[in-house]
Amino acid sequence: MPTAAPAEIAPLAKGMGARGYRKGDEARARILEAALAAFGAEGFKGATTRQIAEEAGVNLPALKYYFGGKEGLYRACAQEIVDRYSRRLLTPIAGAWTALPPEPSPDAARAALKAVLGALAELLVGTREAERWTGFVLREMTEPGPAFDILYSQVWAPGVELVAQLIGRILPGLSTEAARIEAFLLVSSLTSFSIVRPVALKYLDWPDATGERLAAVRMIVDGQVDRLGRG
Amino acid sequence: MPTAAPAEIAPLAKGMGARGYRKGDEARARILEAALAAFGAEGFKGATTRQIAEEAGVNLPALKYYFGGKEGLYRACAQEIVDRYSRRLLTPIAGAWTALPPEPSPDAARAALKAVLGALAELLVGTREAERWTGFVLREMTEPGPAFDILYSQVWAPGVELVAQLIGRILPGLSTEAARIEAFLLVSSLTSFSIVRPVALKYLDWPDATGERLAAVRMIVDGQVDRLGRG
DNA sequence: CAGAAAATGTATCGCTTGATACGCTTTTGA
DNA sequence: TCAAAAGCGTATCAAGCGATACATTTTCTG
Repeated sequence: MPTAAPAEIAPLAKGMGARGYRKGDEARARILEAALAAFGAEGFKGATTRQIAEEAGVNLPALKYYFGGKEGLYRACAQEIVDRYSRRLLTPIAGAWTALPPEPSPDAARAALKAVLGALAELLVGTREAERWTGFVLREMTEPGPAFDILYSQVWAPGVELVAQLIGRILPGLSTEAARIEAFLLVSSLTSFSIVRPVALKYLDWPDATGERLAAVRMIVDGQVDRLGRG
Repeated sequence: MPTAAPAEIAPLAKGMGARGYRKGDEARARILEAALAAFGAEGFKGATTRQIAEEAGVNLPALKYYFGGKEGLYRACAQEIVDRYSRRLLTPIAGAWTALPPEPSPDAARAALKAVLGALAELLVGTREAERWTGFVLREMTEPGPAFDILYSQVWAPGVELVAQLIGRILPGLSTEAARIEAFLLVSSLTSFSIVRPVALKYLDWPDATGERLAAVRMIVDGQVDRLGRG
């Protein structure tokens, strides 16, 4: 059987050992990048496979060839987000977390929380790098689709729960529930900045959110952390 | 010319004076309600006119008959949101605002801010009434469409700016910019609750966000207001 | 109670969508 | 070197989309 279509959906990365991709993996990466932007900006239904293919510089059947179809591509995007998020945030944060003593002092926990939220603000507010996938994640959280479980359990919940844990250390008297609400509101306010960035910039009359403007946001978030126990 | 299509897009409410609608205005209202839910949940592209028509219990051409088409219906939804928002929030709030003395004391401003945020929390967190249109508004803020200007200038900006003004009264020393950032973050955290409600409930393991659970959220928001100047 | 206007219903058009059948070209490994 | 696998391009399909031409029924007015 000469030209039979590939039995498996995609060849995946097979010979990724020695030197670079196997030629087609670069196309695969381009498709993934274009899909991430398209799905993030317009949602699953809104994004079209033709638009993604053109943006990636491939033709339409390539999407089926590499990802099995539109939904497979969507799931692959979710997995890609999990991977990037883990590398960029969770891993360093987990390091800082385990570096804390088992029962850190409130002040140590306060410093750790500032560091975590600072990194989050840096990523969500200061760079546009995260815009692609915050839109993707938010959409999935708003109306759960095929990628909800993986994004919730591996991105959303761990992130908020870490903040809640730190708040719990800062305020040992606070109930777990109250700490979680506080954490939810804190993280939500930062993600909102990324999600509705154009509106935030327009409202604040900012050209961007870098430099001293990012510093202003971080200072206010730090202030909220400072005031956490001082009620 | 007997059966000519209506020259104007829609008859609108014509004989709304004496007693009730002219029969068709009820269909118009049903379509608007269905469209609000559909656009809010799935966006402009995601929602289909057939789905809206079926949900409203009318047939497809009725949408053209009453609203001129899909985009006209979308704009009508935005206008409807502005109207409801004005009635439900802006008007009472503006009343409270003008009832304040020209230079209210920080404590008076603090109480007013608590009242405003409490009403907002009540609406966004405590009821599901707002879910329909928060989704709609957020989508429009995320990727501006035909309804952006009206929603931004008549819903978003006035709401956040009111909070910023109150914060400015509470902390006279604070810069306008800092007050606006603080207000943006404060309001964003509450809107997030409405937007990603299923996720919030799942994370907090809540069946809903009413009663004492709503009270818990309000207490935390009140605490944030209380701590505003105490840094 | 006519007759016009308003409202509803039927049928269909043109277009875009995601998908895929199928053939050609390039890369790979023995 | 040379077949087989991998990658890529062309052409096309069936389904669903928004829109609308047109017939029919209902409602209001004089």
